[in-house]
Amino acid sequence: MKKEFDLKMMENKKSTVQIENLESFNLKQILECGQCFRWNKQEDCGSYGGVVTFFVDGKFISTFVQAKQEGEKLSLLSSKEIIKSKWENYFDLKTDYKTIKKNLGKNDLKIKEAIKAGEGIRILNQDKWETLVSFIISQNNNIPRIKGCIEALCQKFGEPLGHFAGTNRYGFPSPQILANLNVEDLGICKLGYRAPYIIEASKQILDMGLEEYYRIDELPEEEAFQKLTSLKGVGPKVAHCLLLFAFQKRKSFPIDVWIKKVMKDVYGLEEKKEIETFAKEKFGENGGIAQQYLFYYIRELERKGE
DNA sequence: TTCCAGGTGGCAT
DNA sequence: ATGCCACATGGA
Repeated sequence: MKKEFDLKMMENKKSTVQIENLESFNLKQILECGQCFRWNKQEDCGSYGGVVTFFVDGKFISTFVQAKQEGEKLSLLSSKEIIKSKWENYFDLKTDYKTIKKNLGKNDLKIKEAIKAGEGIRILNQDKWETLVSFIISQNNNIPRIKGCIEALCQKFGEPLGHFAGTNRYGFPSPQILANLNVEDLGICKLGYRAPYIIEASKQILDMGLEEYYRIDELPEEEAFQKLTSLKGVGPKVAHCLLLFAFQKRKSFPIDVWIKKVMKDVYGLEEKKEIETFAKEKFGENGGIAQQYLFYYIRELERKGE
């Protein structure tokens, strides 16, 4: 029958990847620690569905992917063919988190406590363009609403990928598309005052050249930071999130309201300057990873506490 | 009603 | 260089 044939075609288009011997890996913690916005827990419970963007040879590839962890095994079922090494890089599997955790906790009992709460966190290596727009949206905003805004943006302006796991899925809109919108076009996405920032930043990226933007991680960190903060809607906090989550600068220590809170509660530090100095001296090269443990820790505490 | 959320731009000192 | 403050939106 025709229907079966279509289904079969769909099956053929999917690709599966299995990754074994996971270490310091908790899918739930990784996807729910606030670093990414396009993953959601599936109805079947236990598995997660998301749309992931890869930038390959100057082009964007978006794939719907269903992920499930069983013990030390991760299964990935994606709508497009993505080779295993891409997923290994996305989930940062080449990094030795066990050693990093040991070193961070060496002379600090407090961070040890935070690490215990999120011991399976890994920093994803996310697409630089998608992360830029996502974190511009994140400013003075909360995570559920950020996710809603991004989803609306993709539904309205992203490439349709097909119907998977009960929902129509869409890729992340390209800089070309967003640069040519006006504020009214974006009204449906409820971005508020951030809408013009996104349009302006998109134009800046096109002016700079996508390839050059993607090469920012090759610059010395201070220069990279300057270049990112020159983009509209990107201040120090968003720039640090970009460096950490997309440009693989694990030293980068974003300071938001949650980090301010946890640094005050745990270490008694209130001023941003103090926090920065402390993070540099205490956590060093892996400040950003420590930051994620702290971020997750304080949010878990607040969630349970009330 | 007021406060808050992965802050920043613009303006006045 | 630093210190305010307005800025949409929706949930608590």
